[in-house]
Amino acid sequence: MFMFNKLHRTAEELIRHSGGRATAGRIRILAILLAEQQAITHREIEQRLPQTLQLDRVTLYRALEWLSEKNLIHKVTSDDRVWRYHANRELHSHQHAHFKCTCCAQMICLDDFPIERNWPLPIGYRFQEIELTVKGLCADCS
Amino acid sequence: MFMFNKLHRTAEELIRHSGGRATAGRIRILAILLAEQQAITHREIEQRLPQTLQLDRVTLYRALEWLSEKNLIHKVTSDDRVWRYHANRELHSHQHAHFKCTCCAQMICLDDFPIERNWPLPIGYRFQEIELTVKGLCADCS
DNA sequence: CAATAATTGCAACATTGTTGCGTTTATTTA
DNA sequence: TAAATAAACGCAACAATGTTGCAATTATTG
Repeated sequence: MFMFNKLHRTAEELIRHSGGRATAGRIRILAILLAEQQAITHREIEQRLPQTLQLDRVTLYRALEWLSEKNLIHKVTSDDRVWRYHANRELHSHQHAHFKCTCCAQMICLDDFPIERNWPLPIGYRFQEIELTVKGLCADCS
Repeated sequence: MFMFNKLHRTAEELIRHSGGRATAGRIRILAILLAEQQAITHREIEQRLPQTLQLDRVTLYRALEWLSEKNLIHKVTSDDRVWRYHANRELHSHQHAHFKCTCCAQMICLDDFPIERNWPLPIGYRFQEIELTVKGLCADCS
């Protein structure tokens, strides 16, 4: 919880720079994601919201959608059919790999994972982006 | 529809070799997947079933689960939260990449996509498998 | 052909996410 | 600083995908 004021201020600034309304919900959600090392689910974000700021499920979804559009966060696909969200930081490029622990389901970004873009596709096919998830056991589970 | 008898027989044989009951549903489902170039959804399989053999949704899910367990087919994750299924053929290794068209949503297997396994993970992390989906436009859509 | 264990179909439920719409609120501007 | 207004919110209802429990059916075995 220490550091949180700073993240809160950072979050608000980022949101204002994106030209949207700096509502309490958006700020808090972004601050939560900034505080997190790993990509977390809608549900996990909900649980991290303080009692004093409980948001409707729909509002949370819409805020996350908005933050994605503004490129302040990104969404990660997973095999459990649940989106996970993570704050965008300068350091990681838009295209990066993710690691998912098959035991505890935690998900982290592998920022320095080299992603090859010039892979051979069938004739006529056009590359747009790549999604790469490595599965295995995290340090705690292995 | 020509060739279908042959696939049907192949499917039945594969199922018997796996030590399970060769029911009409399982045979037909596997034959459908064998006939298909691309990975298709539960819904698409349902639509390809003949009028004379309509299966319950649940039965279809369970048959697909069983075929996966027996390694006769494999499941592919996608960003639309829908599983897609594809018959396992000798040629493609268990680990291979997939391509998904962002326009028409068709999904194919990229069998000759080189997948590097020795990627650098954080200390203490253990590799199990990799999921790689290339997104872009297929030949028809681009 | 009978026994039996596997498979199926039905109903009900669970989870995740989306849409429509009236109400509230952050921001702008006078 | 108060009014105007567009954006954001909360609620209810819906949609899509998949799962569970259980009784009825069926493929296989002897």
